[in-house]
Amino acid sequence: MNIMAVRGSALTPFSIQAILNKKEEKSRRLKDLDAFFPKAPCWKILGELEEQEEEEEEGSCAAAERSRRGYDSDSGVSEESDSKKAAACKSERDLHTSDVCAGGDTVVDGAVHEHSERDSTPAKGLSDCELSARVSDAATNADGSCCSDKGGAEPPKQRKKRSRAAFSHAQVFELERRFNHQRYLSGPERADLAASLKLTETQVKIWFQNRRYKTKRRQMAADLLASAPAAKKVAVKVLVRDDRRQYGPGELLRPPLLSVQPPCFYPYSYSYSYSYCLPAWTVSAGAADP
DNA sequence: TTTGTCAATACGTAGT
DNA sequence: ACTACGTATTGACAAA
Repeated sequence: MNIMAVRGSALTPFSIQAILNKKEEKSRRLKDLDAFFPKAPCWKILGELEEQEEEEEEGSCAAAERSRRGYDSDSGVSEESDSKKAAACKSERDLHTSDVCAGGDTVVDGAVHEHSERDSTPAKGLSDCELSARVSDAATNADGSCCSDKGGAEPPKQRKKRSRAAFSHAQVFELERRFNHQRYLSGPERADLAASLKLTETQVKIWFQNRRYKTKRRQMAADLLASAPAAKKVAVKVLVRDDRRQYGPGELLRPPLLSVQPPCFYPYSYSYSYSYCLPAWTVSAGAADP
């Protein structure tokens, strides 16, 4: 439920209706942004993966988990059902594999095992990292250090290679823009944003999660510097909006114009000082990462 | 039990 | 090679 939408009868930028109204506009804007930021989008690889995926049977564990991990961004299947499927598949798979192989990379793992058994040539249409993952997985399987033993003494915790999606500039731009408005997204908001950005809800969720943590870390570091005994004059970034100063770094934790604003959406009773509904702002001169 | 959070960390990638 | 950054994973915790 969108609290912002509930609180006021007025149409907020993130009310359901507003979201619905803006959905098409967002898609158009995203295309425009991609024109400006022609970084190779991650879904190029995903598309190739999906092509390959179509050759495989639908509803497989691998497909479900791939979807959970963002390889099935255009799928109409809800993430919840997929994650449940994936979880079920995982538990089923865990009967056959060690915990070392559990976790986010299990899809690739599953694919690795299937392909390494079925195929003698590397699968085409895979990114370098996935190919390397397959190669390394094959190697680890060869020496028996992973996924080989059922029960008994497990090898020391060994992480596996994973693929790392690189979000396009347009996607990051939209995520940042949204983050500047809201630091917490409700389920529907997240789903909408994910759909408009062609990401999975999980990716959006994790992005916001990491973004909040990053902001907090930087703020703490800034506070640490500010409270250093040997205070010296340094140039500071000042947040501005509409060409007017709003607040500087020292005021960031309690921006006066926001102090009465509760978190846009936060389902729990946490009260973190940085969970404000920030208005759109930009950083002056050199702005860098907010 | 499920789902979401923070916090820490692992790991891939790009820049130097 | 080293470093910084971004994304993913993991674990503990809380709420529904």
